Amino acid sequence: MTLDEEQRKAVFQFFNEIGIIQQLASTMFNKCLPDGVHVSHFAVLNHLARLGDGKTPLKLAEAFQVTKGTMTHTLSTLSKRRFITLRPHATDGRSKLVFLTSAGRAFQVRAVESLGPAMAALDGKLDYDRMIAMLPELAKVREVLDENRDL
Amino acid sequence: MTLDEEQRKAVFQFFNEIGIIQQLASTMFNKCLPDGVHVSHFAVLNHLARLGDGKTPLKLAEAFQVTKGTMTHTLSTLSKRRFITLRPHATDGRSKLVFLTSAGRAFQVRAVESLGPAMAALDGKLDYDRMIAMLPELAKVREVLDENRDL
DNA sequence: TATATCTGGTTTGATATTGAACTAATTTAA
DNA sequence: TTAAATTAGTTCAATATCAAACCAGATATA
Repeated sequence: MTLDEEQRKAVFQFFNEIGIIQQLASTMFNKCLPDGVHVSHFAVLNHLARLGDGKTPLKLAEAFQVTKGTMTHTLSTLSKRRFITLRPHATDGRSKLVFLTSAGRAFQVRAVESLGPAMAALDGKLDYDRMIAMLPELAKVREVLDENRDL
Repeated sequence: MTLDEEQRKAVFQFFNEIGIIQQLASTMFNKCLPDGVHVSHFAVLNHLARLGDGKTPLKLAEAFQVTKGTMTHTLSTLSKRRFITLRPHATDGRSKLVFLTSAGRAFQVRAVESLGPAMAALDGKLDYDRMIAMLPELAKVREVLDENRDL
């Protein structure tokens, strides 16, 4: 099966839509988030709060598909704000573990709340059920891209 | 209808998937594109080639949901590479029109070709039909976000 | 018409991200 | 056991992006 012109265009269009949605959503989130915290920083706090902290920087970089350097940067600003602390890894001298501070947890709660009004404004306009239904399909696309990252 | 906890999480997860797919896709495209041309620049060339040139910078900025300043930057690098030319707008002294040069058209063709191998490698792994089926739904999400940009 | 407002585009300063080079610690293998 | 290769994280230079301030031309209004 080789993709025809029609499909190629559709794939481009797919990634184009994805890119634009990402732009719009992150701009919206960035505007809502308090204290000039960037959505990519919030995402890390959120991840740690919801899925548990004590992860390594590398794990976080993989989870968000950013480079190690980017994660170093993100963690250092979160650290400067005292939202996280980095502790040495118990058994691996090269590695570190990321923990939320209580200020970090408090901020995450506050940040989620600050997104409330925007979310509420979209209520009734976005079809949540359809978005939820798309999740597995999107996850599949993400997995395929992830597995073929070295193209 | 107010969104419950379940839905809120799902919406976050939706945008999270979108963000990760965008990362992976643009990283892949950036690696494939020739001469260090960034995917965002290619996207503009592609747009002009497929939908016709002679657009204003502002129209392009709106099409890709980037700021005017970002589009100025993108166009100036495309211009430096002689892929486009900017001509004054016939009736509006403030405005400009963007045209592809023949080098720009040639590059666009070459760039599409250079994406071929990566696309081929994904062939059989990505479910194009499902992606195509998602297009209208993604477009709907994009439209809603677009209409509510001032939240 | 003259002034005020609006609009298209540029500029500026700050931040996010990348890829590549680098350091230090661990693991592998000779 | 020691040297080589791998791995976790940092640093660096370059680029993309944004928000906000700005300029000049166009439009509205008084």
